[in-house]
Parts: sequence; structure tokens; C-alpha cells
Amino acid sequence: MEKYNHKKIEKKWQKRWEIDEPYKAEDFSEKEKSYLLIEFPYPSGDGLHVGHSRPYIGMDVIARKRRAEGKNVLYPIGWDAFGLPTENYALKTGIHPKEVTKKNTDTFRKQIKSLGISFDWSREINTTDPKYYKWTQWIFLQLFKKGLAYKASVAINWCLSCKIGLANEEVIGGRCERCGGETEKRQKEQWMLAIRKYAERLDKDLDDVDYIESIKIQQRNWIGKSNGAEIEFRIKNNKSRIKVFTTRPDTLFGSTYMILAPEHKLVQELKSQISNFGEIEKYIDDTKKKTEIERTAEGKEKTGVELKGVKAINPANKEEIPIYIADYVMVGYGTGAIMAVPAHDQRDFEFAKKFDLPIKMVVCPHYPAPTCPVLDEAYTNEGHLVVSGEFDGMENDEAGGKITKFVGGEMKTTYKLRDWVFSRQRYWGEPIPIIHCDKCGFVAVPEECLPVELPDIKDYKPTDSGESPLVKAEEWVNVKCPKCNRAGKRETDVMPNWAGSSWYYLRYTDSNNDKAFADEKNLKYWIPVDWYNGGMEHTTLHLLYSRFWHKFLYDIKVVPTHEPYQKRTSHGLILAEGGEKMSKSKGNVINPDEIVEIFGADALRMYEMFMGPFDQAIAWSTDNIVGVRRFLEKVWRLQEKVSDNKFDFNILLDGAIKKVGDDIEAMKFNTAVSSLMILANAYDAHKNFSKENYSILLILLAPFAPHVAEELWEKIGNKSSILKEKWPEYDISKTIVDKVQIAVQVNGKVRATVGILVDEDEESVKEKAISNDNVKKWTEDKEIKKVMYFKGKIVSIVTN
RNA sequence: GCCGGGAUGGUGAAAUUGGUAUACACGCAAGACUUAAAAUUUUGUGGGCGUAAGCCCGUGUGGGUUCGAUUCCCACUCCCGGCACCA
Repeated sequence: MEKYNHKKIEKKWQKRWEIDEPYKAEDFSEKEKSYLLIEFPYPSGDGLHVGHSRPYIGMDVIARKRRAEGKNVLYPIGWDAFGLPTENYALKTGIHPKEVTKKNTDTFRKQIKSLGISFDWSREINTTDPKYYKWTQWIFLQLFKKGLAYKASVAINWCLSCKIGLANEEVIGGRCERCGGETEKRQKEQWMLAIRKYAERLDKDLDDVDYIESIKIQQRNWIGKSNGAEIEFRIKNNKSRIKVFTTRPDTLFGSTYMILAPEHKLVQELKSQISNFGEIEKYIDDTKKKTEIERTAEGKEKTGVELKGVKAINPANKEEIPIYIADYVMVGYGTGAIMAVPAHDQRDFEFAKKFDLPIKMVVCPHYPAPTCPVLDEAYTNEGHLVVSGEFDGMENDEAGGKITKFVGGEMKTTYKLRDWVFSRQRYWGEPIPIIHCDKCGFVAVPEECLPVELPDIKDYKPTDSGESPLVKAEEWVNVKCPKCNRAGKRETDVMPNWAGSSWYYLRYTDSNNDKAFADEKNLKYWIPVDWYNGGMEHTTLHLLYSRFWHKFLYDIKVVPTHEPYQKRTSHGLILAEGGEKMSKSKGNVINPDEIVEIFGADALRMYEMFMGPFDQAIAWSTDNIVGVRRFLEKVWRLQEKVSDNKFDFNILLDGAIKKVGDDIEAMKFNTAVSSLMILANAYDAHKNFSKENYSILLILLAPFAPHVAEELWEKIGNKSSILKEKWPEYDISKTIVDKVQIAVQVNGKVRATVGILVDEDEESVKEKAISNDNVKKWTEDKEIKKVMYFKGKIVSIVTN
């Protein structure tokens, strides 16, 4: 027998597949379609690492199994190639991002192919390809035309010494990651997308999709729908009003002060009336230096400053109350102002304690309240109203709406979800297809002029004013206004990386179309994606953004469904051997190339499926690969035991077929592999077995280790590929057994096992249990109070 | 801090979702084969006590519900993901 030579085998079959293209999906096939999707990679300069491949392999196993079941599987791949790291690399080296991207995608492609993933390469896409981003720009224009893209002033991170806008990730402890210099928040005009307009549907339509529960919960929390009331407070000696949003209008009588976000525009408007404005300005300055997490952390010491000289009037009881600014109130949520009710909100409570403000309890658990208790934390449960005028005694649930009406407020639903900041003052992204004209304002680039291609430039550094480096490409910037033909200027901001990834799954259905982002018929056939697997880290941004774009496209009637993905699951990260995150800077990245070289792609694939639960983070261990490698060698050796001599493995086989199939669909790949091992071990324990039995093992193995399965399939005399074989069926009746060993517990502890027939009657089983010698030892001096038999499971005896 | 996960032998983990905890692997120990090593293979392997039969303890911690809890409930500790310009 030849030795198992993974290098030779893998090369042979990969070459064969390259020619035969067995993984090509067929548009409009009669077969049932199955569109399986993984998150397309960002082709970083570090190359593929073993963590990337885990989801690809997992979904590949499913794809291969479903093809064997006769489905028309679409399993595509592409590159999400715009983004910061490539641009930063260009900044450092001067090499054009286009070249870097080309090099990186070539590396990734080669690496992925070496793993034998059954992607349909004929549909490969790249978000940086003008033929692709033409349609990203087209979608943006549709959003713009419907008023869903607009400009607004937004705070961004700004490095004072690099004079460059920074991603949150590039700000470490308030300092710039690259130069270590100070950063601050700076207001800047940005393109925004009105995702909030879709908040309600993004929340509600989660009911219609099959996402794992934790994703639904996280998305819902992120959207943050809450029902409450908007109430206006008058300001003493001033015409301005402060509008607040509150989920607890029932506690209005207990509002003893108000808080504005430091950025609230009223702070500036009230300037002349405020006697300590210097102090206020200093506080606003300090706020600019803090991150949102720092600002809102509960338990953190509350800070704030009173607007001296200004008072608000509580509309319920007409009391004069002070107004503060404090950084725990955010300008972007609700109205950017709150009525503080320290007795019934923990953060208000902490603030009131610190600033010695009155804490007035207006909801009491007992009514009539004997005396209001002294609180050591906010009381947030339900109760009856007190000190609330005509509402006294009312249940607080009921009072909210009535009090709102009483003060002329209105019930309102708000969402925490914020509109999407869509501008980046960068180079390596899709140009935003807008022309600025002094006369006509923002004018859409005519669709026939798309794509607006990125011009070649040499210097990728943003200008000192923070504008995109594209400003320097004067020829490109200066164009005529498409409307009035006067001099205009192109928008120089580019889109964020999320743009291209918000619709890529649509492009796969028809990736070479140059008349539309995809043909209507292709979309109708393939969409929705049947199963999308990705990382939990994409739950609230990418996944939500793409649902938003899809819904918009549905509204303008260019996609056939209101949701893009029918099912969403997640995979866990692969960590470095020590349990830390893999990163180039830590030097702990495992490159799959070495593993493929030493152990083979099949062993790598099997190991990644076997290493642990697919949805859990797990540390890599090169030592443990030998286990699956030995298993593959065992399967290899088993070819010698194939003979006409038949041993009946049927019960075991039917169980294995069921288990492997069910586990694959449930992404319990680790236990699927273990049942393959059990099956192989059982074969190995016999002198020989039939070719049929061995064939089933190979077919079940093929999704995990396709190369060696093909090779062995050929070796046992098959002319056609194992990829053409049907997934085996099983007969469940064979897996049912009639005799079982069940445990007997005495007072909750297992003391014996007895053999019974599955449908043996209760009395007889109990009798067997009680008369068992081991059981007798534990019951003889005692009185048996109760004997319970749970059919086919256990006998439980209770004594005194 | 907030939201979502997780914690089981020396290690990765399994457990039909309330019914015999530790399947399948890794590692380790002893044996076989070999001049030897590797490979392969056999046996053993949660901790403690015991020659043994067996007993006690044991699924992050502390409580609870139950005939019975890794699984359900309450409180807590630690770890991981996300927190809106990383992808």
C-alpha cells in the first residue's frame, strides 16, 4: 500500500477541480437552490491566518453536503478591499493601494484555494473594482434622491499634531495611536445616511428571520426602541423651552433638576443669562476629550456644572428647578436633555447625591405611604404615586400617559440607533458621487457617468484642514455642474468600508452584469441568502447596515424580498496558542500555509472542525492536529480491509449517517467528526468489511476531507468523482434498540444499573430495581417511601 | 459601565436540553513490535481512601427548586465579543 501522501493527493485533486469546476452554481436550475454565504475577507497584508478559514471550512462542509443532497448550491467569495489598513500602508510606503490590494488578494486567493474550499470562483468580486463600486455609488445616489443621504455636522476624533481624522480604534486613552499626541472631538460636516427612518422595521422584521437569538437581542438593544413621552419645560425669564424625552413621565413631579448635554445648542443660546459661562466652557472642553464609554460609564463619579442664573420650571408642579450640563447626557439620544428624577433613576440619584440636590420620591411601593423612606439607591420598581397632586394614589403604570397629557406633552417612541456617518476624509474608498455647485447645491452625478473613479494620486495624507487627500487632485475635483453647467467641485469625501459590504451578496447572483447591479431574474432566483454565517463582532454594524440597504432597495423595488438573509449564525474566533488574539504585532499568527505543508489541507480542515464548538472562541493548538492526521491515516489504511466478507455494521452506520448529517446542519462539526472517528474505529476493530460500508464512510468524510476522500474513492475502483455521489440515507428503525441498561438511583445517587426491555412494564422494572443486590444494600434498614420509573430513562427510589 | 456570550479531567472538549458526568481526541504511564528510534499497536488514566469489592468528593463561587441539576432560579467572580470612523 502506498503511503498517505497529502501533498500529492491535494495537488492532484485541486488541479482536477480547477478544470472540471464542480462547484459552479447554476442560475435558474430546476434543483432546489441553496445560497450559502460567508463574510468576504478584507485582504490584509498579513495574509490569511487560520482564524479566517474556520468559517469558510464550516460553511464548505455544509455546501458539500447539500450538493450531495442534490441542491443547487451558490457558495461565492470576493474581497472587501477598501479600508484603512491598506491606506495607512500606502501612506507609509507610497505604494498605490491598488497595487497592494492586488498583491494581497493574489495571496489570499492562492491560500484559500490550497484549502480546497468549494467556492464558485467564477463569481469572484472585489469592492475596489470600478465595475463593482459603480453600483455602490449607484445605490448611494438612489438614497440621495430619496432624501436618505444628507449632510450634517458630526463630532469626529481629531489628532492635533497629525491633523488627521481618526477612527475610534486609533484613539488609545485619548491619544493618537500613531504619534501619541493629544486628540479631541471636532465638529465636521459629514454625509449621513438616515438609517433611523428604518429603525422600526429593522426591529420588527427580526421576527421574520431565522437568526440565532443572541443576534436578534443584540440588534434590538442596539436599535434601542423605547416608548416614552416628550415634555417641554419652560425656562424662567426666557422664551426658550427645553424639550426632554423620558420613559418615566409618571415621575415628573419628582423631577428636581434638569440636565443638558454639554453640546446642547441651548447652552450657547442662554449664554447671556449664565453667570458662570467660563466654567461651563471649560467643562465643554473637557468633555470633548472623553470617549463616549468614559462619559456614560455607570458607577463612575458623576461630573457636571450648574448653569447659574438660569432656572427651569417643572411643568407639573411649577417649581423652579436648576439646570446643569453633564457629560452623561448625550446630545444624540432623545432630545439631548433630560428631566432628572433622582429618586427613580440611578444615574440621576448618583448625580443628586454628589451635588446635594433634593431627592423627591413620587412612586412608593405602599399607598398611602406612612413616610417616604430614605433611599440609598434609586427606586425603579412600580408603585403608587405620592406628592403628585391630583395623581396621588394612581398606579404609576397608568399615570405616565395622564401626566403627559396634563402637561401638554406627547407620547413618543425613540430609538437609540443613530444615523450612519457615511463620510471618510480618506483616499481608499468609493468616491461619493456628488458635485457641489454654488447655485444648485449638492447635485447627483448623472447615472450614466458612473462610476466616479478614484483618481491616481501620490500623496495620501489628508490636508491640514482635515479634508480628504482627493482635494489635491484638482483636475478631478473641478468639474462642471451637471445641472447648470457652471463650475462645480466634486465631493472629496469617500465612503466607509461598510458601503461595499452592504450589498455584495446581491452582486454574487450576477457578478459580471454591467447593465444593473444584478439582473432581476437572478435576484429572484437566488435571494434571499439562505444561510449567512459570520462573526458576532459584525452583529450591530455590518449586519444592520446591510439589512438597511436591502430594505431600501426593496422599497424602490429592485430586490424581491424585504430581508436579505434568511438565517444567520456565528463562528467563534480562533485565538493564538496562549489564548490571546492573533495579531501580527504580537507575532503569534498561525499561517495556514505551514500547516497545509506539514499536515495537509484535509488535516487542517478536520482539525478546525474538530477543535471545539464552532460558535465558541478557541485557542489554536498545533499539537492537537496529530489526532485528526492519525484519523485520516487510519481511514487510508482501512482501504486494505475492504473485501467481500460482510460484517453487518448497519445499526452503527445508520446512527452515524443520521448523526453526521444532523450535526453538520446544526454546525456541530466537532461531534460530527467524532462520530466519523467512532465509525472508523469500529471498522478498524474488524478484519474486514464490505466496499459498501467503506464507501459510506468516504461519502460522509468527503465534506470534511475532500481530497483524501476523492483519492480513496478512486482507489476502491470508482471512475466518477465522489462529488457526484448522493448523500446516504438511513433507516431510523434500525437504530432503535429494544434492550437497554438503565440506572437505579437511591435518594438521588446512582447505586446500580439493571438491564430491561424498552417496553417492559413499569411494575416489572421496579421489581428488578428493588431486588438488585446493590440497591438492597442501600435500602435494607430503611423504609422505601417511593419508587419512580421514568420510561427508558431511570428508576428513582426514595427512602426515609 | 451597558448589551451579548462563556467557564466541565493535565489539555481541546462530550452529555439525546432535568435522568448513569467526562464520548471523541491530545497528553501522560506501562507493555508489544524493533538492534534502536520513529511509526503502529495493547492497556490504563477526574481527585481522595482502599489489596480489593467499594465508599466519599467532583461540572467557576455561594445559595435555592427537585426523587434527581453541567442543564432551571437568585446572587457573585473571572474570561471573550460589541459599544457606532478597525474590518
